[in-house]
Amino acid sequence: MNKKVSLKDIAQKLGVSTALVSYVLNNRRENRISKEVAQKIRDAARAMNYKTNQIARSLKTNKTNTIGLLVADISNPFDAALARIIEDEAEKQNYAVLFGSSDGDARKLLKLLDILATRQVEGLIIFAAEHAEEQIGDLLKQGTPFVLIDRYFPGLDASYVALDNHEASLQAINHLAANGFKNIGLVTYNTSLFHMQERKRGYLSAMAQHHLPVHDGWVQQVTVTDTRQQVEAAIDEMLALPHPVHALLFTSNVVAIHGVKYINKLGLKVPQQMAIVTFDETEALDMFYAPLTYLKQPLKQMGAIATQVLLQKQNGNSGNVKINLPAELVVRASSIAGPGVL
Amino acid sequence: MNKKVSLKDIAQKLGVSTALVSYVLNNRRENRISKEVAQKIRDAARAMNYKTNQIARSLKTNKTNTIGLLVADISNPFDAALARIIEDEAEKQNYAVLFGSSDGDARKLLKLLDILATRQVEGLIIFAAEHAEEQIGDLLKQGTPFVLIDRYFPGLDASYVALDNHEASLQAINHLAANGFKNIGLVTYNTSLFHMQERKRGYLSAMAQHHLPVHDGWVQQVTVTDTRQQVEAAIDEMLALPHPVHALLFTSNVVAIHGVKYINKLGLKVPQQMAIVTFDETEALDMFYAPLTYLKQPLKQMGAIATQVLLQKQNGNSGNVKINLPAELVVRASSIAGPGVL
DNA sequence: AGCCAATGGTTAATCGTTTAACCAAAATTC
DNA sequence: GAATTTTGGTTAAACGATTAACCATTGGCT
Repeated sequence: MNKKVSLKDIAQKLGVSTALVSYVLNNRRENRISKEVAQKIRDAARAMNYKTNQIARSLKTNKTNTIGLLVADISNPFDAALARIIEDEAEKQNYAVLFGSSDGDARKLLKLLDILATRQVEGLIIFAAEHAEEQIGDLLKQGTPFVLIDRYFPGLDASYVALDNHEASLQAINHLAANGFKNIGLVTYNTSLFHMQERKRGYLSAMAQHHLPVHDGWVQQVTVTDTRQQVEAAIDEMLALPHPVHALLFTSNVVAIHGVKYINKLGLKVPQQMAIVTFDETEALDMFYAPLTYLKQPLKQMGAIATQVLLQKQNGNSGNVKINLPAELVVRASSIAGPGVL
Repeated sequence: MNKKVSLKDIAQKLGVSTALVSYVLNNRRENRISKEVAQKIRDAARAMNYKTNQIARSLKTNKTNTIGLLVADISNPFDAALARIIEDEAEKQNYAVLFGSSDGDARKLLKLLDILATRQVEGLIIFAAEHAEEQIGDLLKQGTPFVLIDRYFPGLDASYVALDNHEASLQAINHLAANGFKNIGLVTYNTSLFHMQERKRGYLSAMAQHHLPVHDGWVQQVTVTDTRQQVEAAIDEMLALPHPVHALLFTSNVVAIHGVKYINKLGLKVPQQMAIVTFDETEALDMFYAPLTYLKQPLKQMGAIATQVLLQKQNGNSGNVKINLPAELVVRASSIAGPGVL
């Protein structure tokens, strides 16, 4: 890279002080600088292709205009979509984004936090709070500004923007109930993560509200490591029950994909023999004959709000912001037939 | 964020000079520093939770250990996958990644280049060279180190890592020909972009090599803006020809998605009535009954090599590197039946 | 004892920008 | 016309880390 042009270079060429050049290029003290000199400086800066050295400026002003984005894996479409939204939102406020993928690994997350701290990012957006309650707690103690997205910990007094998971399950069950389904099962992960618990809680309270029973075996929990097999076993079990299930709520797209593939393999017609609603979008099932009804995360809103909240924190605006946004129920073919056909 | 701890803070607490602290924490001049003092410094640094201020270090050393990644849209799965690979590769060499999405817009790209230059990134990886030959030419003049991925310009003497597009088309046609297909059409974009031209050129020379005719109407070009309609029209036309087509090569996944959906709508059996090979993976068609045979970009290799090439450039290792990697033909159901069934 | 080298540090300049404080000359006020 | 204000700048310190150059002791050797 060719030697960069500095303020000093411009100042020397024009025979003025660097201070003056700085003032002009930053539009400061405009009333104290003659129009002609100011113009000369601007012209020279352009001619010499001057670019602010943000590093030097940051050192002096203690502002890097950079935020850090931590995701589980940027190659995951959800994470990437969020990254894009945050990028755009940050750019509006003249911020750049440094990102890192933690792979849901606490050690990696710690390392990333270190790298970002070292580079003096002014705040963090964290979409990777999987098993990192401790690390996040440390951030809180250190006073690092950050906003969690999607996942959060009820025990930590931190800012977050997330889905109203409880309400989302209600929406799903309301919809199924309204379409006449009564035997509704749930397939979820056997995790203690708060948002998954909320989804289950929402299912249970919705069923109660509709005075629908939840028979033994209607709530199935699968592991992350052996999802496919366990989803298949879960479905087998739910079909073999004395009160077999006619509709299913899946709490994640991964679960849904395995579920639908298996239901398809069993030759069950969707939605006539099995109605389906799932959390999250699933592009992988785009060509499925009965497009899935799903609970859409307002990712765009979440990203935008999180970025705005974070950038406001810098401006002294402290106090934690906790937001639970409603999901959007996107109704498609997988859940609209009534049970009459059964 | 709480006040950060600086070298000076450690030095003062211990009653030594900042220089000494710096030497110790960077493991410099180890033979000239007593074990005890070194240990004291290290302990204090840990106890005080000292973190290098990379900004200050960068200013002094003129190394930011940061590279820029320019993609068309980070929310695009391809771009995101690449981002992840580059992130990992950069991290190995202790580099961080600043990214930006240009949306294939030259103006945006220019702005991003500016933002990144301002932040003193040491080099760029560009996966967004869509309509930006001019901007890229400028980079070259300025001496900014960069590596292009996937797209490049034959007229520009710049480093790149790309697919051997010509050869990839050969692979596809060879495969189809070996399976007995003769009436093979091509659906591509009507763009002058080099890689697309190469794909077309590859198709044509492969057909010639196999002594297969390419009848009028067998090469169809569609626009980016109206892809779907034009793909459908193209397929209609190719089926209505006096020499109708029995196999298709799509030059991008977007084209393939529209194509397959339409072929499916027409009720044509794949591959019995229409064999298909496409460039790029297409997760959206994962549930299609005849999984598509596709030409897989060695994205992982491309990203890793590009990053390595770029980081070597910093070490004075100049000279442009131009690499065309072979595609991997992933054979699946959409192209393996012979034409006997026709 | 006298000289030199090794040991274990310190000093101070520097990177490029920002910004409070200062200053000289010109213009205004009474 | 002396005092004050305004105008249009300049000076210099600072941000935090790095690093070449320097310095004071101590120890070894003849």
